[in-house]
Amino acid sequence: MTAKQISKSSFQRLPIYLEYLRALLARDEKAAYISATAISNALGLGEVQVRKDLSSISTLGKPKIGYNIAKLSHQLEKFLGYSNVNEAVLVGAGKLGKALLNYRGFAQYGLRIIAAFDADKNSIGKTQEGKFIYPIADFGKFVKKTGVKMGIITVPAESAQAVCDMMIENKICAIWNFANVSLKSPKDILIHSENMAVSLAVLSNHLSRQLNTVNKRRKTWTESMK
Amino acid sequence: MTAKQISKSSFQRLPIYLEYLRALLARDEKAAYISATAISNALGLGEVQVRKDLSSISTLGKPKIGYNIAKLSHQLEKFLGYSNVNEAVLVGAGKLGKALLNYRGFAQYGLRIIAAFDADKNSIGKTQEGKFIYPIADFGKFVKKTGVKMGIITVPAESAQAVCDMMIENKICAIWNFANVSLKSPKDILIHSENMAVSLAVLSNHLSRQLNTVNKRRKTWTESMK
DNA sequence: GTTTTATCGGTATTTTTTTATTGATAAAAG
DNA sequence: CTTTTATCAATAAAAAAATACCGATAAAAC
Repeated sequence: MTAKQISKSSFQRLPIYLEYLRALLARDEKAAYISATAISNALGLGEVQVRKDLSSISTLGKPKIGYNIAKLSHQLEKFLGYSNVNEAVLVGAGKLGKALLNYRGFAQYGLRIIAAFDADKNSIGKTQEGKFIYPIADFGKFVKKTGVKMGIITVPAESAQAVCDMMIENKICAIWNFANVSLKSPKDILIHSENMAVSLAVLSNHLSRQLNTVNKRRKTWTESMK
Repeated sequence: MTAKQISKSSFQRLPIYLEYLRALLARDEKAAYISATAISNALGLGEVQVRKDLSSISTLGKPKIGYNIAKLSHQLEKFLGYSNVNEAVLVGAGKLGKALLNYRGFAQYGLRIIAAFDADKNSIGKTQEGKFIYPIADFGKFVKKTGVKMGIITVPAESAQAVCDMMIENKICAIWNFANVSLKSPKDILIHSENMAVSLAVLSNHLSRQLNTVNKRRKTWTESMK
């Protein structure tokens, strides 16, 4: 049961496959199987790439048939860790924090945000669709009692590192960071930062190139970016 | 002024450098210069990597001194296309749509969301901090008049492709997609999809590995992921 | 003024990732 | 029952990205 070595980039495509398979199941088009070819067409990826990605977590693929959709979904879920519910706590109940707190879609990834914390007294105690917002001072106590391992940071950049440190002190070991800073941490703690700036850069650059430099050169980076 | 060929992954680090430099300027620690070494330490990247990335968009680097922070920021902004304000329209004024619509932080990337559109009559006409939400039927007219080139999709997955098609029909050429589907489009249209699932997968997997398989093997993918 | 030190930027090397090629296999068609 | 077809998985080749190495240079130390 030794999992094949899977590359970072390959790993990051797995949730995309899963999402697609789930959509298929939801539509219930009674087809039980799907080929790597079909997946690659639907998602705009290379056929071989899809097959290689899938072969590293599954052995369901059969020539002329493809993969059993339901089974493959399960394998993906299991591999990605969606099967066991991940509970998380969130710090920073501002606009974004509240939006995440109330977002129901996380359930499908096995994530449940069980509580939020905020420094602002006005936010505290209020319920957002059944979720409680506690004063930040209670963080340690709460985490100790519940044993939560995942933390979500939605505070302004200035306070993000402090919150991060606090989380680590309290044995949180995976952090999802929405603040606009790179956080420092020991390397056994996984920090994953959401980065709007990167996305925006891709779009902005595309636009400004398209508008300004109307094909001065042959192969611009934009083209090379698939 | 022929820009060096810049790789996709290198490009995606540029906004991160810019963010860091801006933070430095904001703190105003009177240091006018910074070395690639210092940047790499702060961001946890390879020293050579930083230097290589920067050298492809700048010639400011001087031995023993480093880069002029302010000038380098400008070069980055210019290259990334933040200098010219990018106007955008948003379709789908649900929770996420409204959150983005009201987010002031976009200004620093040169993005301005000038209007939103929604199919739901109840949302229409309402102002959100000065922004208007129009009926979706007015989309074409609005875009033609203003000449906007960037579209943001924050509708549910089911309607995302339809919205995407509508945008393309109306000459939108860069699309920022927050819906959970991969959109099909001609390849001169840039579609950049935000993907929560990928982020969550990274975190979930880390957690479930950490909890379940307490070092069965030497080199897991988790370690290999930096 | 010479030596040392920090740092840059180019070239070379290694590693990682993607893409192409090929043989095997299971079902369908003849 | 043989041939064709769609597909998988393994290996090989190509491309892209990360890293290591090295000479050059500008400032600081001696």
